[in-house]
Amino acid sequence: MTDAYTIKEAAEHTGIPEETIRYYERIGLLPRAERKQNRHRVYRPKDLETMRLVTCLKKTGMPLEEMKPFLKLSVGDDISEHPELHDLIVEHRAKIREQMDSLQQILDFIDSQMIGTAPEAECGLAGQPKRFGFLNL
Amino acid sequence: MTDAYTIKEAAEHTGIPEETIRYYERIGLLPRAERKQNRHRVYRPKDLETMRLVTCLKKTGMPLEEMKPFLKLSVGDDISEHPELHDLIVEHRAKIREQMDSLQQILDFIDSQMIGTAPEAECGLAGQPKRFGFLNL
DNA sequence: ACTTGACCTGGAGTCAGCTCCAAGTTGTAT
DNA sequence: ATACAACTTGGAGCTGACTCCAGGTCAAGT
Repeated sequence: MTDAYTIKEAAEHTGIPEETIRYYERIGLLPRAERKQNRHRVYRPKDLETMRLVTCLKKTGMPLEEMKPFLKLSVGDDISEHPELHDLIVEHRAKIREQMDSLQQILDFIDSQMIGTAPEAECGLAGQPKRFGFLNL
Repeated sequence: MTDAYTIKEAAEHTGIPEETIRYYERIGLLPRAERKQNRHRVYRPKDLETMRLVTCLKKTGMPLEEMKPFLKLSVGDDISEHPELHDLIVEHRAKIREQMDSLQQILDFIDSQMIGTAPEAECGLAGQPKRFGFLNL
């Protein structure tokens, strides 16, 4: 067979611990993995990609439950045939943008306090600019 | 007294629910609040700022425990007198930069799949570029 | 006097996301 | 034959961050 990985190898390649991979299968985030005669899990390259996608989405703060619809689409599926997913991803894209804005504001804030060069930052809070005095240098 | 807020008002101004404010006090994230004769909590503007700082740091993914050293410094303290905190914040700044990079890569990836204009993205994973086919448009 | 509403305390429950464990099976090395 | 390592299952336990009581206090309004 082409490229088969044990769970250990899958863990090494994806950085996701074995236990966690099994957990993901248990909660139905990942599909039930193929098994060998001895019931051991076998993973294919596309499975590793799916796992990497999980890692990827997790970085953006997406909860595991929300990932399920995306992961159910098999590799190669055309998203345009799934308008509801298209909407979901557009929605998630907006969240990521917001997150980045927050982070940028905080960076600006830190820099303005620590180096005194960045523009005014208010930590993304509405209302009059507030500075957290303890950071003054 | 100048500007005193009830817990309810504090909650309204900061967006943090009352229960959560009490919880933060319980776990020692926020200092024990001033009380009135009737034991009700009283909050001052500086307390609201501290709460806003919590919200702010939370947005960057900092766990509550890690915030404590920062919050213990009272408003107006000079961070240069606390080199260990300076280091912590520089460290956290680096984490935020990483987070932003991850998010940017994912945005690029989404956009490249959904609009077909953005540069190549690999979801920040080492190794050979992989694309998650289901997003093809 | 009594109700109402905002607050208090301490403790229990919840949820996500793991993480660990015990007991069992299988395949390989000595 | 026997030990060992790598896996399996199902279930329990854990951490972080809340969230929800139950039962009590207090001040103001009718």
